[in-house]
Amino acid sequence: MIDLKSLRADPEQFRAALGRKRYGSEDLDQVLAADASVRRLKAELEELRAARNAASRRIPRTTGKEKAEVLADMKRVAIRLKEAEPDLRQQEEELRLALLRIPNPPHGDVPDGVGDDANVVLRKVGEPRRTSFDLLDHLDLGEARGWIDVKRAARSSGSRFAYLMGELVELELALVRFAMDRVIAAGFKPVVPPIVVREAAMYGTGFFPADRNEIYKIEDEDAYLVGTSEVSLAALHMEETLPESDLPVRYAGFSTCLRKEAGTYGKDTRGIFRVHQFDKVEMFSFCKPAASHDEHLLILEVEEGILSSLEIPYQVVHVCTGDLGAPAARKYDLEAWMPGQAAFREVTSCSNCTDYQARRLGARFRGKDGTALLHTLNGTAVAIGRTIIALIENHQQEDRSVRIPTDLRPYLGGRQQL
RNA sequence: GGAGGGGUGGCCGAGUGGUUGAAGGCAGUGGUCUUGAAAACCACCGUGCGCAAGCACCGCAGGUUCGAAUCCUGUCCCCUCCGCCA
Repeated sequence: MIDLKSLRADPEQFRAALGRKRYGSEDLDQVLAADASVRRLKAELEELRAARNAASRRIPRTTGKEKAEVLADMKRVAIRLKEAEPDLRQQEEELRLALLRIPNPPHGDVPDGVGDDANVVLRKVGEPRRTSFDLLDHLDLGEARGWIDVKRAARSSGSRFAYLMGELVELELALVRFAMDRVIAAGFKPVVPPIVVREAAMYGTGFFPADRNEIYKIEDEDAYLVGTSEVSLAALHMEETLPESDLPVRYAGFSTCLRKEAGTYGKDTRGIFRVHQFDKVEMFSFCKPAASHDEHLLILEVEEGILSSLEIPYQVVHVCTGDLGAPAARKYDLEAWMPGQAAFREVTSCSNCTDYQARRLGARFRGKDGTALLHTLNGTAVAIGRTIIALIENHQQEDRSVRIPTDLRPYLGGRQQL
């Protein structure tokens, strides 16, 4: 959520910034109008309440005629309050809903653009391998090795599901443990969070209302399945005020992620690149506002370290305004080279959400000069499906075995290949 | 799932429908005293909105009333017992 006071002070700045995010200004206009009318009505009601409070203090000490008069006056005040309060509630609700729709303005240095084609490559690390034989893509290789079964998954569960089997499961567990060790070393506390959350957590993180169509809901309950543990990690400190001395607070969540992938029909349909269910180790930080950019770079560094250790060629991308999503002010993606697609594709991502989620969540810290909103950041340590694709495509050998990168071998009992 | 009990400030804990934003204690901050510390004593000590006056907040949301922490309804959470269960 954006800061209403700042919006009021300088609406044009917000209009321009959100325009860069390809966001129209109708909601801004609605917020400004609703805000003005809420403030007007609120002033009137607060005056009435002040009069009532004053009378309330007097009533017990008055008697007879005077008391009757005050009671009659207050009766009228009560009637006016009773008729106006629902109006105020409704106006405040309209204001709140409009405010919740407004995305976080992008940071000034974020490249302009509509879609991911406008993202800016900051650097490339590693070289795609040249081979004397043809590389199979992850699905052909996975099926040949008995590692991936999407056909039976379609029968049991629908499209965009997969059975991961055999050594690929060992690889998943190794990747999880490997990534966990890395993030623990960077100061993140491991967490296995709930993957079911209330609606409030979805609103708090900014997934609602913007991405509601992406989220699975449990029927007849206030219960939603997270598309990333970011949601439950962020919600860990909702409505809390953390002591400044605890900051930064860093968590690494390991969880299954569930996404409806609505509106992606026909896109990335092959294999396990885009599926409804995958496991992920996710970093999440709560920090002081002044520290959030450094924290962002730290998360990026951890992500790059992991991909480097896995010996996967990648590029770092500065995500453009149109591709940021609602909560992020700045975002970097890591795109791994995927020989099967002959393209760099997103495997991890890290965002600085500034105070946008914190304001919605009510996540603050207490410093010397009182309380203030925290900044929140998130980043992928390892997203299993896509990392597996990158690993088995980049490291496959002519005999269809897969070389295990050195740094990962300790997590696979010292094996050098699968 | 069934039957009970309970949610008050950082913590513990009072609270009769009316100067209660809320007694008291602990913790914390500042001070007096002390060579220093402890103890003792004094003062301060919740959050949000607002320039301010002020308004709101006793899990949350409604309701009754001139007036609600206090009465009513719903809801969330916690505890105990029974059932079920990895």
